[in-house]
Amino acid sequence: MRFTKATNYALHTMLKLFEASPVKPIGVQELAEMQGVSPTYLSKILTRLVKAGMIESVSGVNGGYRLSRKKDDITFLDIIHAIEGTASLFECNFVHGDECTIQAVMKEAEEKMESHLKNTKLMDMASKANIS
Amino acid sequence: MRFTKATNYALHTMLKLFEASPVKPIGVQELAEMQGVSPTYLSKILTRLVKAGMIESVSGVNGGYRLSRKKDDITFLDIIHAIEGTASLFECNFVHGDECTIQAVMKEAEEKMESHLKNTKLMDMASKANIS
DNA sequence: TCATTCAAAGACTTATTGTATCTATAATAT
DNA sequence: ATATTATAGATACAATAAGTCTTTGAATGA
Repeated sequence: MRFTKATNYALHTMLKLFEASPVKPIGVQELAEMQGVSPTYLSKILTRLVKAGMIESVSGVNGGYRLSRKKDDITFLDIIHAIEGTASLFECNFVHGDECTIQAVMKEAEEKMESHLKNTKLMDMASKANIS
Repeated sequence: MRFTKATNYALHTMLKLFEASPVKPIGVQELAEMQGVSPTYLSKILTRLVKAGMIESVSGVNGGYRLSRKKDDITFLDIIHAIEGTASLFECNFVHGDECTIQAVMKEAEEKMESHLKNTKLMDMASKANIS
């Protein structure tokens, strides 16, 4: 159980986009090269962020990606959920009489983590950011 | 990124062992049947718990598994680490100038979850347990 | 001692997911 | 129109999850 590399790419890309001009988009080529991954693969990841409404894409010459308007509210959890999905990290398959107490504990633990990720915004990173 | 089923098996087995007699071991057959999984597979999982020092195995007739002495100190995190390993959930591969601020946030989040899992002991479950 | 009962260990499947790449298509600015 | 760029789909490969089968070896009871 580990976060996927795609999440790493997504987080770093978002941070880069946050620091960049809110007007002129950045091409996926540049974003991909920066992280040592193929443009088409990164594009596929970023498309999920587009669908989640966090960024928007611009086709054609001088196209690329830029943050959407609500940039100051984007949290780590938003990004992670867009890439990894929102399913629970732990799922008890057994049929217990009532609720599974083990699952309850696991869920609480997960919520602690999510709470921290929800309280940390992209904006909080921007000052001390260091992507290169 | 999800916890494996093996972790689910391990947690439920541990809870069952906690509730059982501290003297007479329970055979893997019974433990496996209870959870609808093959004995050899469950055995493989339990061997990791043995090596982690949480339970002990008894060979031969009337053998099986039982909790080790320090049963009251066993935490959820102990069990999970024995099965899933102790590696960080998030690893930034890039070569940043200094520390990766994104990874720092992820690590903090992970620690919140682990903290909760470390503070919850098997013992805390026993009263309200419900495994069948 | 000998057969039986049990866990341990390793080799081996099979399915699923992660991690990509390549090609073709659609959109856009010049 | 044409060059440039994102999108989508097909495909490939690797790693991990999930589990079975078989052999080995230890303990016990008769």
